[in-house]
Amino acid sequence: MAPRPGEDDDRKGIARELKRGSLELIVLHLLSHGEAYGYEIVTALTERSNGGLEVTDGTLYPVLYRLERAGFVAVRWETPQRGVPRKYYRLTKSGQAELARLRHEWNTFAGAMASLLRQQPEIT
Amino acid sequence: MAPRPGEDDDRKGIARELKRGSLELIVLHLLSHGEAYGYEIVTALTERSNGGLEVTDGTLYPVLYRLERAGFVAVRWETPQRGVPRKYYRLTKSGQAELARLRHEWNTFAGAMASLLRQQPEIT
DNA sequence: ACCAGATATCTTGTTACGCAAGATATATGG
DNA sequence: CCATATATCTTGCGTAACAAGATATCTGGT
Repeated sequence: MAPRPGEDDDRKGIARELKRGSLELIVLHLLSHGEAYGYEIVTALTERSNGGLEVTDGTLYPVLYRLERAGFVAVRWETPQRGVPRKYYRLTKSGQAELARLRHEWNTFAGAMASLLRQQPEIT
Repeated sequence: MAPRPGEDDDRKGIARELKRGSLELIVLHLLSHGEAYGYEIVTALTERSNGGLEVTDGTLYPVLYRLERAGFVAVRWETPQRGVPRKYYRLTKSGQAELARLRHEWNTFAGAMASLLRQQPEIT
């Protein structure tokens, strides 16, 4: 994928760090409805999250590899008459369980953050 | 600080990764009401977040150092007649600005996650 | 016919950060 | 007098996001 044109790379920000640990949840969620191939996921995330959850292919492919290696997704190659071969991923049974687990962990974490940021920080 | 006794270290989970990038926000938020020292923050987080945002001292001190080095917090040593010397941290002006920025970035990210997880993942 | 660009995958190296583990020092209670 | 609580700091490990580069196929324009 071509790197985004000039746009605003001013802040390398903490967005990169925030994504840590949430990407697997994101990918598993996206696969929970049906199969998809890597490049498709990259473009879908770029378009559908308004830049909030953008991912480069150099980031996504290792994620998919990790998920496959862990048995959470299964793979199918498809080589159409015309076009580049695509590698389709789909959730496995244990992938669905993992999705539920990650979803729960995310909710716990995000809930704790929300709760903390809401209260007046009276440390003492 | 002594490492927690046996308890449940079964899942090293993704909690570690999720904390990435959010710790600075957490600390700046905790300091936004008044000053505090490191050990105090560690125990406060352990008690007040029900394990959701626990942090060890080996994690927190480098965070504080980073924040100090960036000029977001200022430091004051206090050596009471009795007791171990304490290093008190307080927000600076630019620390307040940074807090606002991080808060905004967190809201954007958490919002994008919530939005994504809410929708049916119709990739195509 | 050719070449730029889109489509599609994979790999290597860099960087940053959370954390375990260990070190140090002072006060307190049995 | 010694274990425990309080308080700080440091080193090394593992991991994951990403930039950058490589490769290959198809499409569109001139």
